[in-house]
Formats: sequence, C-alpha cells, structure tokens
Amino acid sequence: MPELPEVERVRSELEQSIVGAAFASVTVHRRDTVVIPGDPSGGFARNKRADRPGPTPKRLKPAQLLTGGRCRAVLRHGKQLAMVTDDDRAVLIHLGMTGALLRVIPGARLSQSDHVHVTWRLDAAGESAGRLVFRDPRRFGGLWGGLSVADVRARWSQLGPDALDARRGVFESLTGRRAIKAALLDQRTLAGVGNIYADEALFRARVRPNRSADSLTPGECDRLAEHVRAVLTEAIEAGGSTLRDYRGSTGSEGAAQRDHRVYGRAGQPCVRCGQFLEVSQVAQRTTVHCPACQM
DNA sequence: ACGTCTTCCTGGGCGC
DNA sequence: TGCGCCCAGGAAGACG
Repeated sequence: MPELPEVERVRSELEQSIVGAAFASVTVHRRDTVVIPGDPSGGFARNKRADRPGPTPKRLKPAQLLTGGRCRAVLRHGKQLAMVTDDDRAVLIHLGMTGALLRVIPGARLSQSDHVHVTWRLDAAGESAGRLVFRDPRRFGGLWGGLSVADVRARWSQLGPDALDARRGVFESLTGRRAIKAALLDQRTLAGVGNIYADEALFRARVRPNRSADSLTPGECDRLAEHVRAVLTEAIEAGGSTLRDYRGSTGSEGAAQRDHRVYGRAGQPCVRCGQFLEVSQVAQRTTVHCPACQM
C-alpha cells in the first residue's frame, strides 16, 4: 500500500534504472487506467456513477505516453510520481493502493492475470533495455498522459506542500471543525500522508485523531509537523534497508511494520502508557489511538 | 460553503 | 476443504 515512503522508494529506484533510457514504444492493455486531459472518455470514469456511461474512447497517441522521448527525471510530490522526458513531456502516475512501476528483464513473460495495464519498451544506447510496466490489481491508481512538465507542476501546486516538508503553519492555518485526521488525509492540506502515517504521527504528537482541526494549540501544531516528518523519514530509511535485505513484497512490510506504534495494534497496550489502544472510525477510516495519552 | 458518505476494485483473511 | 462475506485503501463526486 504505497504511501509517501513507498512512492519515494519507487522514485529513487526508477531514477537509477530508467533515467537516460528512451521510451521506444508503449502498449496500453487497459484503456481505463489512463487519463488524457481534455479527453472526457479518459479513465476513472469508473469513479463516476454507474448510470453515466462514458463516451467512446478516443485513440490514444503513443507520444502522449512519452514514446520517442528519453527519460530525464523521475519526480515525486506527495504520493504522485512523474516521469519526464528530455523534450518536456510528462506522465503523471498515482499508484493508488496496489499500483507498482516495475522494471521487467528482457524475455520475462507477463499475463493478463498479472494486472499489467501499461507496458513501455525501453532502449538504452540504441539497444533494448527491457520493459517498464504499470501494474495495479485493484486499479485505484492510474496514469495521466499528454502532459508537459509545466502541467505537472500546475497540478502539484493544487496540493499542499510535500509532507516531508510539513511545518506547523500548515496546521495553524486550518479552519473548520472537521477532524484533524481528516485534514491530515486531505492532500490539499499536505501531500503524502495516508491512513497509516496519519495515525502514527497523531500518536507521536499526542493528539487525538478526532480533535477538531481548528482546536490545535501552537505547540500541538509544532509537534504534529515534526512527527509527520519523522514518521515518513524513518519509514523511507526502513524501506531502504528492507529492500536491501529482502526485496519484494514480504520484505517491504517487515521493517516498516515493526515500527508501527498504533496502526494495526488495536486492543494491544500502548507502547507509551500501557493503556489498551482503541479502534474507531474517523473520516471514514479505521483509526487507532491511545485514549489515555492522546489529548 | 462545508463536511460526510458512497463509489470504484480485488486479494486475502476470516467464519461457518 | 470450500465457499462466501467483508474489509483494506485514495480520491472524486454526490449528497446532506
């Protein structure tokens, strides 16, 4: 389940492996995972009401998915990724819950059951350099093609600052009575915090998840910003070491999960005070907190 | 205008 | 063992 730390890991791995390579061709296996701005038939129609059938899909141009370009950079803001070419084209990627961008070695076979929705063939120094695939079993993720780097920047400017740069001011300026956890999960407040790290940061900052967002003291805002940065930074570091040790899906859970102090620990004793952790629903999300030491 | 609820999807875990 | 239920998650749009 990629949150910011996992997305950052994907970004840094891709940076190592595809910058400098050319996108030789692209195959879209599932059209509805790709959005072309301006094309109303673009993906995510499935998010709309079932009684509103989308128009006939238009033809997707390979150039809108970087074909013919050379990868210049892989960028991240919050949980979103962008692959950028030398000629300033860009594809924006959201991994959703189960999305992955994988390098596939030459000759490897992938079937429909692998849930691969987009495949790029890569060339490096004029020779085949294998493939890059977008895989997403649950299809909460997707790609936005046909963008420029400026388009990506414009989209990202609609979001809050990257959560690694969280500062107290973000929380001090919150108005309204929704729960602080709802505000944390809102990507317009801060980009990159998901359910797991929202609970972890609130626990460490000793703030109850259902506290009204406008009720935090300056001290609490300060602690919350500090701990948002800390939980994410530690998870990035843990993810890095996990990857070296194990690789693959089981490894990615190991080290990071051991560090969770509340997430997934409902009913177990608080690591700080021993009180049993409680589970509840806040902002329609499963939430775990300590009733004794989170105020 | 603002906050909350529903919807999209599938694998896995649980209970019967 | 097997079947079916329900849950997890992010974000947009509908609804209150």
